[in-house]
Amino acid sequence: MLEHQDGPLIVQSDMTVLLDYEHPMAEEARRKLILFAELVKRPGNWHTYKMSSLSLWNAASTGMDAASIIDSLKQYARYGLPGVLETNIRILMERYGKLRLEISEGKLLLYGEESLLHELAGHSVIAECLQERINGGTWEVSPEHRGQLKQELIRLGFPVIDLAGYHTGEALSVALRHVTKQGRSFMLRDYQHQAVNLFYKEGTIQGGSGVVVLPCGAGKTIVGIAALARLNSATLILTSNATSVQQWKEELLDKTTLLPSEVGEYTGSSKQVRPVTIATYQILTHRKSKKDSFSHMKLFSERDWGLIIYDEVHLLPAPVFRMTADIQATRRLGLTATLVREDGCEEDVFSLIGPKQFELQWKTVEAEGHIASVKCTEIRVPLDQGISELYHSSEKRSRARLAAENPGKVTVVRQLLERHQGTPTLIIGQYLDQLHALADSLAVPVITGELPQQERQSLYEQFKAGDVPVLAVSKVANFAVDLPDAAVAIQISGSYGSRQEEAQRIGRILRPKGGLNEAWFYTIVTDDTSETEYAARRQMFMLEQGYQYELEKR
DNA sequence: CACGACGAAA
DNA sequence: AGGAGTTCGTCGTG
Repeated sequence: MLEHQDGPLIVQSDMTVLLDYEHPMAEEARRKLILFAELVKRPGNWHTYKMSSLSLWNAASTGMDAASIIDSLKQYARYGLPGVLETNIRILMERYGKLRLEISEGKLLLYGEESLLHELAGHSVIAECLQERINGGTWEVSPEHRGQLKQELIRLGFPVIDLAGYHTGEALSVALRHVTKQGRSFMLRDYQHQAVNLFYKEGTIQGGSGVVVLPCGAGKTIVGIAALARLNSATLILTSNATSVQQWKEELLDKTTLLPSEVGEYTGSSKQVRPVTIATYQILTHRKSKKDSFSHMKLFSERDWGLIIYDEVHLLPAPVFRMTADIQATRRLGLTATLVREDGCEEDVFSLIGPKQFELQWKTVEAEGHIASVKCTEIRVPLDQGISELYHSSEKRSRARLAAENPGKVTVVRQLLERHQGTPTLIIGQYLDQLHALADSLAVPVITGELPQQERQSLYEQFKAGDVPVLAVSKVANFAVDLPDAAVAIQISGSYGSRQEEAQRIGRILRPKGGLNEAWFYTIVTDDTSETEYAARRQMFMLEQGYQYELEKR
């Protein structure tokens, strides 16, 4: 492999990699890097990536090996690789595949090297899951502990390849339509087809559980529906909110041969359990009080599901993980646009739902024209003298709010609205006071949680029709699936350092536009305050996806 | 019974 | 660490 003395990467022994973003080869290096490392910091033009056991195992699960990772690093490393790092990568990558779960003669067996198994069995949590030592390299596992075992082993640093297979579940005859109910012709896109194939892994026992990562608007629902049609079995679909439940149902009826009587909604208002059932995470985790049990979890066993689809798997709540640990013999498909969680439960997604099976970079979908190309800009606004003094004399928590609600942001918003006059624009903010004040001074309607659904709908309609060109929205924008698409989004404040929120808000303007297929995202941040740090953290996921934020100062 | 309002939960 | 939002279930009203 060719080595460049002046490459864009500085590779350090603590598993971090610095990427010089100004370097001419930065882009191609980044494309390689994101396959096995995660962006953690971005001070100036140096982006800090970090390899973790999880980022390496996700890479391993999609077929990479230690050699190809080391080659990629060597190819772009400015000063070569520290020897200890090479060894670390090899050790971690070799761990993927050292332990296997398989079924033999009706018994669930854990295979591995004798010394390793001996050591692991010494941990009480592991011992609990193991039944009997068959021989040095084989232990019998109690089937009900299949999930817990995988979860505990990954915590100890040893991922398990689960080849124990799945039960088929109740049969259900379903096919994709070539012409939808609405009369449009319908075909899976290449990447959707590929995603289903990689999830299912025809002819092997390895497929059948894992996560598919596709950007907003790239048709995750279609991937789920195609998986369902491939498996032809009763399916439970879990998703984040009621609107999304309806959308799944509409898509299922529109694009498959399923009959309305075969698709059920399991929500607060209706509790249908049908061959295909769609439920919210909320109802599964709902309890009257803290000491009650999760009575709706019985939905998992109410029917013989052959497939469970976890939509928005990055939002999956902890109690559902616990249930999922118990149903490891059921096929599981996780869908998400951002596999980052803000609660650090990525390991549980990996061990209980499954490893990442397919990921499409946002920029790839953009290049194919399926989503708009977004120009991101961070605009720094100074804090007025008076407020600045107040800021410096305040407690840390009131500071964040002072910076976020900087009245100087209004002028910038006004300028941006002029710049993009005639283009549908969303103004998105975190604080109701701020939104109302801004909307008043700009004479723009506001949508917050207080506004009744009917009035929201009516504003959405007017926005779609172009009668209302600018709409101010609160955090409802994070959840509302039916919020119309826009071409410009102006973020005036957001919740701390949430990478997901940033991605979601940008997702609002991704739907393909005619013509140049362009969209604009502006994030307005108060200069010289902690808000700049939060803004930087928020941008991490988008930067990882290859987006760049231009910086404007006022 | 259909609905809207309200409090609790995560 | 905190603000805002959603959902579920219950209870009251027409």
